[in-house]
Amino acid sequence: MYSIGDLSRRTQVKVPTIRYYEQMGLLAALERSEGNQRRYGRSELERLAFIRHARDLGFSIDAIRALIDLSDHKDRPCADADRIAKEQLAAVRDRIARLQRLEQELDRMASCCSGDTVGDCYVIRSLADHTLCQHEH
Amino acid sequence: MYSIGDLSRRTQVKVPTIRYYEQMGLLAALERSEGNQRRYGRSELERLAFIRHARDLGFSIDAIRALIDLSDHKDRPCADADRIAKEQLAAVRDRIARLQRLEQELDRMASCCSGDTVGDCYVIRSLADHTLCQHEH
DNA sequence: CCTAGTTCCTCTAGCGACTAGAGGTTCAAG
DNA sequence: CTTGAACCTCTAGTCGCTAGAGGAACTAGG
Repeated sequence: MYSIGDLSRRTQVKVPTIRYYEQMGLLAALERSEGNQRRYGRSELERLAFIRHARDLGFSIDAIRALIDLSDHKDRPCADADRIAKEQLAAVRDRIARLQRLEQELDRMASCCSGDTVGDCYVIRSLADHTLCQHEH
Repeated sequence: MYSIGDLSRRTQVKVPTIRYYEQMGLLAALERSEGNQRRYGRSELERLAFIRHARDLGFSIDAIRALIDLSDHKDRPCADADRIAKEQLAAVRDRIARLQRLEQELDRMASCCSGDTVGDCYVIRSLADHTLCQHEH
């Protein structure tokens, strides 16, 4: 039996966050102590590790709820889990592509600045004037 | 003189967002019509374009406030603007690096799944078991 | 000049995924 | 048995918007 603090230490998930996940329906303490404190077993620990891992990979709470639901039904086809993972992969790739365009723009901005004062600072000028950009964003 | 709707159309910033920027102290309408509606001039239009552009590049409202403050003082050294841009560039690069690690992980996850049911689905298994990962995240 | 329809006003509340704090209770070690 | 850490619930705040209510003011056509 683990307390909420034990779970927190073992998974690196903060205590209020664990309670938040409970509220969101991802993880419930099956038992309470006599004094109403949450008590968790092995399977809750594992589930929290699963949640933590999925959050680290950028899955939303909703997506995680769906994945948990799937993992509770070991006999179902795993096409749904595949789809969720692929959607997440596509979203991540999209974010990377957009960030890389920003990176170029910012890099140019920060490195081209040769002025001494704000009046001829390239950073300020390029923010004011979109036509100095090389891409749309 | 532009109405808030004119500004919105010209900058592609939604009307409530313009009001939000006003609340945040980024952009104020200097005048109002007799019926209390916001009226903007050229310089507000330009400033909103500046804000929009900076937001597109991922600058926070706070950073933009600082940049606007700088651009209002054309005689000051532009080292501060440089610093803000470089910080933003570093943050973007960091996010890209982390997303790329996630991408690899998700890709492996989604492509390695050869099982038919959730019970042996690689997606579910690798979420449950961190040791299947190749990186820390 | 009147009316209809659009745009505008302020104010409040909601989103996602937490985080922080108040005010009080329970647990575990010494 | 006492002390101090950990726990409880509840509310409110974070960021950058977005949505909606309820009402006032514009603008174009008749």
